[in-house]
Amino acid sequence: MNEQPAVTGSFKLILDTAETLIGEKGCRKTTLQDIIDRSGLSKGAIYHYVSGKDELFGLILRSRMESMNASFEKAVEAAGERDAATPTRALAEGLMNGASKDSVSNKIFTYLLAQSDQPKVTAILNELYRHSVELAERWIAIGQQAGAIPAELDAGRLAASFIVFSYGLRVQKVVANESDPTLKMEDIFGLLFKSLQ
Amino acid sequence: MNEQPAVTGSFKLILDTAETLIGEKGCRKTTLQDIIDRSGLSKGAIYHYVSGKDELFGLILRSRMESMNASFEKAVEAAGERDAATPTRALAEGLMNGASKDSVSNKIFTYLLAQSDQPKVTAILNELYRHSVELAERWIAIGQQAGAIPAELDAGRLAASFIVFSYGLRVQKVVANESDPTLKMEDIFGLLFKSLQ
Amino acid sequence: MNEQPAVTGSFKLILDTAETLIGEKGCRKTTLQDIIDRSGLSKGAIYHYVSGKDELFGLILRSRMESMNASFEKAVEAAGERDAATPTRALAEGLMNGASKDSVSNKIFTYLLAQSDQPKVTAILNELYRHSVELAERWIAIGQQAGAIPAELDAGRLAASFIVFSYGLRVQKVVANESDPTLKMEDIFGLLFKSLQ
Amino acid sequence: MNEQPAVTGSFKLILDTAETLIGEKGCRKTTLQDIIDRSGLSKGAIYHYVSGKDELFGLILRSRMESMNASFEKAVEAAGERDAATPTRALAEGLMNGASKDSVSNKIFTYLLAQSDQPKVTAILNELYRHSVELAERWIAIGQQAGAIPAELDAGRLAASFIVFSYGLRVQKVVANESDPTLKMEDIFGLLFKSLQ
DNA sequence: ACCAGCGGGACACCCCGTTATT
DNA sequence: AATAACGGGGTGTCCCGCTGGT
Repeated sequence: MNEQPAVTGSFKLILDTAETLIGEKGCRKTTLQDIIDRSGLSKGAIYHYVSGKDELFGLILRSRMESMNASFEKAVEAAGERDAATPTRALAEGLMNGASKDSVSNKIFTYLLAQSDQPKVTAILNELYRHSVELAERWIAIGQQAGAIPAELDAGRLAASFIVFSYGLRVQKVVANESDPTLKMEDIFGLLFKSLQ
Repeated sequence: MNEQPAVTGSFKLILDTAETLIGEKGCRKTTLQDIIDRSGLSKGAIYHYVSGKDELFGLILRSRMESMNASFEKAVEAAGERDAATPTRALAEGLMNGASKDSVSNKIFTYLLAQSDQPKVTAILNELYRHSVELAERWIAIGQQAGAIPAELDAGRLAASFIVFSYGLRVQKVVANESDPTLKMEDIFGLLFKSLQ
Repeated sequence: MNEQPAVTGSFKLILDTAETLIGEKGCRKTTLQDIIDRSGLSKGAIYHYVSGKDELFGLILRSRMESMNASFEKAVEAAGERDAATPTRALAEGLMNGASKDSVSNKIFTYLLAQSDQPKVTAILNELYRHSVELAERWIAIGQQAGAIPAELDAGRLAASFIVFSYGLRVQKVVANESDPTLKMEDIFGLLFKSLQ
Repeated sequence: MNEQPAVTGSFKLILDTAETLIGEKGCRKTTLQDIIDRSGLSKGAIYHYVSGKDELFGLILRSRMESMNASFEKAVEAAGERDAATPTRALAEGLMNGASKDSVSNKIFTYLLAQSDQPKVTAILNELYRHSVELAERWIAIGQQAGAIPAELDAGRLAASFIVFSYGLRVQKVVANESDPTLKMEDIFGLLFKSLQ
């Protein structure tokens, strides 16, 4: 059932090393040489598994998204039947978490954004985007069944709006410095909720 | 009345050349050598005016923002008294335009985003962010005076929300491919309009 | 009577700024831009007074040598009649002082040494060399008159030997690290004295 | 038995090309581009073997020192038993040869001296210094065994003095022009011989 | 399949010196 | 006397392709 090849051995070492390094010094400053030095592997080994830096980073982002989604989904389902407001809240919280400034995911995301002229990167980003929208749609559907979200709304459009907002927040975390007044959870909630009525 | 120094001569040539090249091949692929070849200037000349590629691109982005703002303001003011809905519509249109996928502004924006680990770039982005928010506040104020936007709303928070949303749209334009169902003008207009009531 | 032009105003500012910077970061790392930034002058101003970085550094070295010599000479003359051994001791001490590792003079000296393929630099160094040998000869002559140095020795050859030694010490200060056992004053004294008998 | 890795192929080509070029145009004027053009290799190849110009030059200097030492040692040993004065003469001749103005070694030496603010260069020079002193000690020991040098002298101090003197001669070769009266072989020989008694 | 190292070339940035101008 | 504009060369870093070994 596993469509992804098992990630083990040297390959996993490469991925983990790169992830650690990105957390330490950012995508740009993480060079292949750094990964080589830290992992003890050679350049040839890396290029045996991935086609280049972009793909390597893309793979890390994808695996992070997947594990993030898995835990999210679990949380939403677990709370689903008991509390009608929870899905919406989980949605909003997920939005904020994903936007965390220092997160490795966000670093990779912004990095790949800048490489989107390369078709390979575009494909990765696109897949990620579609995945996110699908997920949001399922969340919204759960919310609608639970009565927390008006059933007459178009789940697809709403999901797209959510994702757009989450991207916006990611970016804002990067471009706004700490002293700037940041958007509060209530602001987003309010905007979304009003627009939903 | 102009607080910015006049941009003329070689400096303007550098800026314009870079802008054209970015439009043709993107930020990454636009090298200093390209700018040198196309403009006929030398490496020294470029570094006399800007401190590096990042600053150069940042300056282009800023000037584009400013000219966009100027035309906006004019449009909004011209329509202000006659039609209450127009400022909101202008806002929505501006959001869409700024997010246009191939626009040079968007390319530069995503490029700089990926370099935000460098303090210099962070400073540029931060200034740009603050500028944008200020600008949005002024638009909203105009809208409030014209009666199109409820006066009791907090212009600051609203402006921040708009900007976040516009960032999100920018990103979405990059990560979603053409076949994906994108947000329509009506969606944004609706979102804004409803959220303003 | 002053054969050197008075060094005042902007010129002196340039010289002093450069000297300070060399003390702080060394010759190589002291760029013209640093001097420009710190002094507030422009590149043109610097090139109005000196023909380039090398000449600038050469001029600083020369002026430092001159002031060093002046104070030396005074000390030697003052002590000349009273104590027969003093001139020789002053000579040896001067040797050691001139070789002080962090001294700006030594930094400039080694810097210019590396540029000696340029005729202009060679001329500066050569003048400096001749000046040093002359000075040493006069010291030795004083020492011979005072009876501290055997009168039958060739003052010229002896002076050359002294200078060679002082150069060697300068170099040694640079290439030997602190933990290495350094030459003691007595060693040099001993070598020179034995060779003089 | 060789503790140093064998220097062959491209690496040797780089070293030899650089050495030739230094002989032709000096250290400063020998650019990486020159080495690239002459050797037919690329920048990447060069930086694969050495970490930069300084290390490259340092390696050349070291290898020259080593081959110089080898031939020296042979000469000293060969003459050791027959002639008591020969080791001293060999020492003096070595001093003069090493100080030869146009020698590649001297060019590199003065070049590195000027870069001694960089720790990497300091390390190279320091190692070279220690190496030289050790060598001189061994020469002196041989001389003492052969009876040419009084056995009661401290070989360490004497060696340091010799090295300092040889540095001084190197510098003098650079700073004194040809018309200046230079130290003659007899002067040096005399100085050494007298100081040894 | 997995790994290692050599080598190529593009690129950004820095820095010195010259020229036009006032 | 002093400035700003400009030219161009040099270094080091980086990503990646290629060949050969295990």
